[in-house]
This record gives sequence, structure tokens and C-alpha cells, in this order.
Amino acid sequence: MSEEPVGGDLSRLRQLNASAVLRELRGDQPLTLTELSKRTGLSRASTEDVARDLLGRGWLAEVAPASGSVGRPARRYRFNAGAGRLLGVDIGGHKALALVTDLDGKVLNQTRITVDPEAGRRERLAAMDRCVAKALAGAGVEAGQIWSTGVATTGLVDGSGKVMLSDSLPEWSGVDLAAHVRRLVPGPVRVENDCKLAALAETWHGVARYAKDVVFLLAGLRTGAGLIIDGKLHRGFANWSGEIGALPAAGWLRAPEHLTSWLEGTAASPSAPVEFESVFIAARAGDQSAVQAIRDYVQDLAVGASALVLTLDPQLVVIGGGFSRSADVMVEPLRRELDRWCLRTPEIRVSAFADEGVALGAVRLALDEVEATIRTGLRP
Amino acid sequence: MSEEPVGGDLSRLRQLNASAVLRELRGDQPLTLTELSKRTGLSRASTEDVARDLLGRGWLAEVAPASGSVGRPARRYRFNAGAGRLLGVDIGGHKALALVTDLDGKVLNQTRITVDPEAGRRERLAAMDRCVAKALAGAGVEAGQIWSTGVATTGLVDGSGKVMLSDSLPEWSGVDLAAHVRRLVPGPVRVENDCKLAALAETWHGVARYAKDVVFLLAGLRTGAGLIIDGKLHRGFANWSGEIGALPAAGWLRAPEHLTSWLEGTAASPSAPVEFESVFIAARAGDQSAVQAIRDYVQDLAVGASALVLTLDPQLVVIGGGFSRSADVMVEPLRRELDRWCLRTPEIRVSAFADEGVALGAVRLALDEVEATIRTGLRP
DNA sequence: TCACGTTATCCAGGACTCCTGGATAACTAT
DNA sequence: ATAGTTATCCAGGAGTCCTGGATAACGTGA
Repeated sequence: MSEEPVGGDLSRLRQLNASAVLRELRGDQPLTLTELSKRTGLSRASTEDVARDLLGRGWLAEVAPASGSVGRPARRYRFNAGAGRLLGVDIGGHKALALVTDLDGKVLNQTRITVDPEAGRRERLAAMDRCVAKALAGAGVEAGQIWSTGVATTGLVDGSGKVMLSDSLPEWSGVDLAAHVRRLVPGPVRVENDCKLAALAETWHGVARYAKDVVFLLAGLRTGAGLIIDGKLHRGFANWSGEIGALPAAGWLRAPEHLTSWLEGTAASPSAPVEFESVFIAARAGDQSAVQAIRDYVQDLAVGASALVLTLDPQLVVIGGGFSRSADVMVEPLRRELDRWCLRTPEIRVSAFADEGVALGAVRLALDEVEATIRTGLRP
Repeated sequence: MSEEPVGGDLSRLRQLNASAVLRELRGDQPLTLTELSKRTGLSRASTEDVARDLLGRGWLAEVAPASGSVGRPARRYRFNAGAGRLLGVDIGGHKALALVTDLDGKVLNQTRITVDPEAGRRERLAAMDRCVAKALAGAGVEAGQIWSTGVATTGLVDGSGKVMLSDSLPEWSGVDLAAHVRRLVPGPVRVENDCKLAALAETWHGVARYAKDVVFLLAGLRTGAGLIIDGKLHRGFANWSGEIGALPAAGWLRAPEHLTSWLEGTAASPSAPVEFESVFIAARAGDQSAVQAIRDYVQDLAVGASALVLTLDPQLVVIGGGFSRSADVMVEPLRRELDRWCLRTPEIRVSAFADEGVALGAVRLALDEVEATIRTGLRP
């Protein structure tokens, strides 16, 4: 139903076999032709032909042969991640973050610029531009070398890359991010919601690598979710998926207040997200009021999370977002709450990313675009 | 990620092109080679070759040429749905229902047997056997002619076709339905939950034909849901998807009580599901207490439904199950309730099936199995 | 050092599938 | 009848894959 493998020309067959070879080589260790041939099911001779082809086009690179085995040493190939460059941008409330990576997602440069949360559209876009320029310069990459770009933003994004609605950022609804970024870099530009991209990053290089169905919870000043279903990012009909927070019964809107009100009880102001650490630090030190605040928070979080879990029955729940650095104290209470509601409580893991997960997801989005073009014509 | 189109031999290319041709011919009207060639993108000559091949194997049938056009009349082909037979069985609390269909899902025989809700495992299985035998006889089909079989049951089903858990049917947990049915018919047998299959039937021949993301609500004495995501049935990691009713906040357990208590207020006993009609009839006639009972019911139903909708953002919500015959009086209240909670209320449709939807979904499950074998070798 | 086994690479030859383009067939319209 | 139109049939050629054999490169043991 979804993506019917379509037939066609003989060249189409070559394309399929070439992507099969590339897929095998996305694993980390280089492979010999014989190994490749076994994995793809192609004959050795054809594998050789395909590999020669891909090598000529720059998709593969040769690696020094392994020594120490009997027989003639085999040439070894690896995916040439350096063939192209990807750009991932996360434009949020307090910061702009840009990643320049290779085709494996290896970060060549990570640049962060702080942005005034009150900044208007013009100012925020300008900050993003500076951030991108700095990241490109830092990686020693011309804008023209960027193959594909992904952009993450809060709020709801339509298919063409416009921000439809954003309550948290001033003057942000309606901005055509894709068009704006297309002026900076060539190649395709895709825009997506930050929660969704954070989820995507987890299945790519994060803690959800081997799961097909994943619920990602963004736990921070905002609460949100991103869903991976059958290995793919689920968007929904109008890209509104995962917005369970809209249900008052879920309690996601009020959930963070348990933490902010605890902070207000202490001296620190909760304006900067860093300050939030203190609740978790206090809880870890045994402060009962902090423990209780976190418990209340998790209790509210868990109702919505349970709704997501009961709906989808995922293999895995990943906690990310601003609070995830301190999420070790959240996991157990969350598990207990989920046990209360869910028929089968999934595994719970904490994101290993700091705050670059969203931008990495944007890179993955950019890579999706590249891989789609692989399937329909191998360009370089 | 999910189903990577894999390459291979030249024969693999032929397979792909053959399935492309078959896919085009699953549309209702027969096509000429020229039309097929245009739709598949293949050259005319190759299309002819593929069609000749498929015709020889029995997958296609020739239709009398259309007259009245200029030029030489073209031969026309259609999918030969009569090449094989499928069996779909729905084994529920009150009845067993078996469908024998062709490869298009056209029903050749529909047989229903009533079963005592209190019947034990042995008795229920025996009733199912009788039902299947009668359906086969009624369709004039030998068991050996059945290519593939799907079975629907309440409760949760594991991957191998065992019922893991069923609260509603006595002695039903643990029964190995697949193994049992495999003694009746050759060919693959797959078992799945009834809500899920009802959802599948709607996307196949029901009111959800053109939607990729669908929430199906089973509204009856039991309340349940089946999810279609990206055109495919979503099962979840342990096949527990859609069980939002487990969340007390969703209110699905108590929802039908609003209707049963109204019925208890009247003379009729709510044991037989037919009696339920009376609430809806009364409501349609303007009985305010009945209208209120339905409103209360819908209000409880809508909370869980909203959770599903907010999670997935489907294009469409389909109402099926025992109450769906009378669902016209439910649609408007449901829409109003969903409007209260959802960011975007999807289209709401009522299933057009009576109670054979579940069995038809079982047939679709059987057909999935057949189509999978098409992609890896065209047998007959 | 050299033959030998092992493994990889290279090189036809053959089979299959698709494409192109032209010749032939069948039907309608004038 | 003849012209026009569309479908079918029939090579010939190109691309891709497979098989199997010849050659190359390396380690091992005599």
C-alpha cells in the first residue's frame, strides 16, 4: 500500500542493487566484495560491477586491505560519507543551533547562538543566518557543498516548509522557513517540528536505534511527543500527530508547573532552562519537597504518555528534552506510573543527546532527501 | 526503513513489473495493453510480454474487446479474481461467521452460525468448524482450493496465531487458533484481533478506501479500536495497539453502561445485541432520555477517541461495530465532542458493513499473504 | 627459495529482460 | 474500395546478471 516497489527499466534493477550495496555498507566496518556479494545475494561478478560503478561515482571509497588472512587479500570498500555535506538547523526559543555533518551524520561543526526569547521574526531569522554561516565557516565548507538541509522549529509545520502555528515564539506563525533557508544553501530544504525530529534522531544515532515503534517524549519547559511508527516518522494527515497535550485530561500543559512552582519556592528564577537542574539536584540529594515536585510532574506527564503508549504499543519510550539530562531520577517514577495505566509498559530510555538531538534529527531529515534521490538516480 | 525494495536477479525485475501490471488491473475496469503500458511506464512490447506471461499463469483473464472506437480493437485484460479462493472467519461471542471469496473479496458464500456466549472452547471451535464447512459447501469450493485464510477473534493474538488473552470468551485464552484452522484448510492461516481486522476491511472495501491514516472505532457492547497507519494495519510491539480503553480516564469501559442502563429502565433485556436498536430508535423518535443516554455514551467514547486522534492525527475516523447500524444519531454528537478536544477533527464516517466487516477484514489478511507471495514468485 | 593451497580478481560466453522501430492486421469513416 | 487509425507481431540491439574458467596475490610449509 504505502511505498510500492515499482519496476521499470533494466537500469532500475541496477539502482535497486546499488542501493542494496550501499545499505550494506552503511554498517560501520568496511566489506570485501565477497562479503557484499553474500549479503546482497548478488553474484560476485555483479557485485563487482556495481561496486566499480559506485566507486566511480564517489559513493564508495576503498580501504586498505586487511592483512593476516590466508589467500589473496581482498579489496575492501566503505561508504564514502565524505562525498557530501548535510546541514541541520534547530531554531528554538533561546538558541539557534546548526550542525554541519557528513553523510553518516558525523558532526564536522556544531555552532550555537543564543537568541533572545522575545526576539521577533526578523531578528530570529538573522540569528539563524549567522549561526549557519558560522557553522559552515567552522567546518570549512562552502554553502554550495551542502547537498541537503533540514530545519527544526517549534510549532506546526506544513508540507511546504511554512510554520503554520507557533504559540511559543513571537511573530513566528506564518514564516516560510524553507524559502528563507533556500536562500542560504542550494539543494532541498525540508522543515519539520522539533519533537518529531528529536524522535528521528533517536532512531538514527540515539538510544532507539533498533526499535521500529518508538514514542519520544520531549520533557522540558514545553512538553511534546514525536512518534516513530514502523521505522518511519509519523506525521499524520495535517502534521498534528503526537499532540496529546491538547487533551486536558493528559495534563501536559500544567505538568511543568509542578517544577516551576518548586523553583519559585526557592530563590532561583526559572527563566533560564539551566536553573531547572536545581530541582533534580535537590531531589538527588534527598530533598523531599523536590522529590514530591518531580513525582507530581511525572504523574501528569505519565497520563498523556500512557495514552500514547496504549494507542501505539511501542517497543520503547525515550525521554528527551531539557529535563533529560537529569532524567535518571524521572525514569523510575515514570515507569511506576506507566505500570499503573498501561497493559504492557515498554522499555524506557533516556536520550543520550544534550540539546543537539533536535538538530541531528534535522540532519537525518536532510539525509532522507538524499537517500530518496539515491533510489531514483545516483547523482555524483 | 520498513520494506526496502530489494534488488536481485533479472527475474526479480520481471516480478516487479508483473506486480505493477497486476496492481493496475486491480482497478475495476479492464485495460488494454496500451493503457497498461502508459500506467506502468513500461514499453508496449514489454507490457505485452508480461501480460502474456500472467495470462498463461492464470493471473489475468481476457475480456471481449470494446467496440465503437476507431482503429483496430485492442484486447482487454482484467485481473482474474476467480483464480483463487480466500476464506475469512470471524469467531465471536454470539456467532461464528465465515466468508468464502474470490481474490477481489467478492463474497461467494456467507455463513453465520449462532453460538452460545457461554460455550466453552471445544464447543466454540466445533461451531467454527461447522460454519467453515457449511460456507465451503455453500460456495461449492473444496477446502483444498482455499489459497489463504484469515481468522478474526476477540482478545489479543500473538504472532503465531495463538490467543494470548481474552476476557470476554470463556476458555479462550491460550487457544491456538491458527493450528486449529490449519487442520481445516491448506495454505497459510493468519489470526488477528477483530477490531484490527474491521479497520482493515474499511480501508479495503469500506468507507476508508482512500485514506492512509484511519482510526476505526468499534462501538458496541465492547468498545475497541483498530488503527491504520500509512495504509498498513498497525499492530504494535506486542500487538496491543489501540487499547486506549485501558486508560480509566478514557471511560471506554463504562461507556456502554449508559445505554444498558437506559434499556434496563425499559422492559427489554440487553442480552441480545439486537435489542440495542431500541435506544437509537427511541432517540430518533425524539425520546429525550434516550437522546441523553446516547449523548452520555458518546461523551465517554469521545475521550478515548480524542486520545487516539490527537496521537495519530488521522484523516478519517470510522465508526463500526454493533451500534454502527444506528450510528447516524451518533455522528453529530461525536463530532461535537471531538471538536472540544481535538486540534483538528477528522472526517467521521460510519461503516457500511453490517456485522460481516470483521470477517471481510480476515479475508483481507488472507489476501495480504497471497500478495506477499506474488512479490516473491508468481505461483499458479 | 619455491611449490602449493587459498582467496580474490578478471574475463569471456550465455541467458534474460527491456527498448526501439518497422511490418502487418483489424477495424472505422468517408 | 481506400485512407486513416490503432493494435499486434516481429526482429535487432542494448543493458544487466549469472556461470565458469583463467589469472593474480598472498601465506605456508618443505
